[in-house]
Amino acid sequence: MLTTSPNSTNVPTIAQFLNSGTPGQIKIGHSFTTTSEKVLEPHEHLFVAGEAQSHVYQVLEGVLCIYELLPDGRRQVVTFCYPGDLIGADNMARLTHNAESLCAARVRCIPLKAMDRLISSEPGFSQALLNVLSTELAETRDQLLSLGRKSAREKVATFLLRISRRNEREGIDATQLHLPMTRAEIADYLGLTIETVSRNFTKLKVAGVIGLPSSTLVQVNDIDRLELFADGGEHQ
Amino acid sequence: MLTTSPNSTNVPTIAQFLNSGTPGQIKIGHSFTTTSEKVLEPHEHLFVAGEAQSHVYQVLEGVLCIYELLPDGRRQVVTFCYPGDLIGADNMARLTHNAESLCAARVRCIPLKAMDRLISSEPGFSQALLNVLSTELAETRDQLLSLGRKSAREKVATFLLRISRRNEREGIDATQLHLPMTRAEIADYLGLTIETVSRNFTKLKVAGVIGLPSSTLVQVNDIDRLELFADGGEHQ
DNA sequence: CGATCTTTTGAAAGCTTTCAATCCAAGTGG
DNA sequence: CCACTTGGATTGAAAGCTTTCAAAAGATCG
Repeated sequence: MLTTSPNSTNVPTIAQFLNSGTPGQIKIGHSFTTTSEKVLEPHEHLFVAGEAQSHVYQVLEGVLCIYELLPDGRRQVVTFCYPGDLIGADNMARLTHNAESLCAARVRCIPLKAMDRLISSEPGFSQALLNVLSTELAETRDQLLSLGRKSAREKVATFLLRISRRNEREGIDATQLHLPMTRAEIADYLGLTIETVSRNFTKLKVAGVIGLPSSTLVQVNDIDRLELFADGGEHQ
Repeated sequence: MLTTSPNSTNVPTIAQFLNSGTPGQIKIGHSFTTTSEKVLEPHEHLFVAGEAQSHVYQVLEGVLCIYELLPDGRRQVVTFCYPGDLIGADNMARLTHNAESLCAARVRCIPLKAMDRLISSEPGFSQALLNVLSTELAETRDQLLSLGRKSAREKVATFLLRISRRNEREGIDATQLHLPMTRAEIADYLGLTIETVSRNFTKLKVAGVIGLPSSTLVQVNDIDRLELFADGGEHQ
């Protein structure tokens, strides 16, 4: 699997395994395991730091964020999780991470025992998991570059670009970006304050790169220039 | 494996698999695969962004860094790799990442085909790999918190604390920290400039938390206060 | 339509960077 | 053995970008 790209077709994806039974079931070997679903209100926690891990979750609907806290309350959003994404596949992190829904959401709860059985009895499942973790690691490292070396405007542009590309992958219009998160959540993701995030949305709007029909809807007018802004090619 | 902690003993570690044969060999099933070694000069590249991936590497001696670049040359060091660490186990990242030795180093080169065979024929190998990636992901997310939400002094304190803890795990004196990297490399890791890194080493020294016998040797005088500094408990 | 929460905008403060100079350690050659 | 060179580290002062503090503008909901 190490030789295959994430989009390669000869290794099944996690989704294919998890959707191998009828809805609410996972086929493991020749038997089926029933999985439960959990409905989350907006801003409800799926788990908080320090809890023993009982399940791995798959987002079915809505968007969640994973975040870390400092003792004094400063917060860093580590990633946003969209439908299809797996939460908790990285078993190590449970001591320090929290998971919270941004909006009404629904997740499938997969008991750890089922994960273990999938790993040991479904050939290819652990490869699929390795692919998931590899991709997450690469994206997280990319975010390190944003947080460590980019200006506020570059961070915001990079953030929008990432959403646009996700849309593209999902076959959704890559120029109409719906933001399910507040400015505060974007700020905590980008290592900025609410005000700086807002100011830089405005800057991109004034520059004509984006439009802001509403605060949660971004219209990308010029994706090439947005890319320039994202890594500093366009100065101001 | 998802239920086991990284230190659990019922899942072999990657190292145990890779050292299963005589030196220079890896036992895969009932056969052996010969692995080569590569010696690196200080500041020699193991690979650069865009190269096709041919091997996974295991650090045997010395320290390397993985880094990413922006088009204008700004650099973000993503991680430092010490003996025992695996480089390239995350197959996705090879397009954007570079690996460079900080000092004279030696790595074992494991062909991707051997990795694939290990994954498919050695039960537990992919679990061990999942553990490695999980740990890396957790550490990288922790670094996100540093880069996004910590002040320069907190970043430097966190950095030193991390090295101290690594020493502890390795059974080395946790109060004598040898830094194999320059201030520039630390700066690129922490998202700061050389000068800011230097100033904050000095601040910690003046505060009595550390001593600096030389620029590459840190004496930790008070690890509890260093921890306070690391997450903002001690203001100044 | 008032109440509340989020977003936006403004001005001053603060922290890190930038620019510059000095210091220091190590290696070289006279 | 010591002056000289060189690259890294440290320190200083000014500039710059983001934050903080504050207020106004919008949006949502009963």
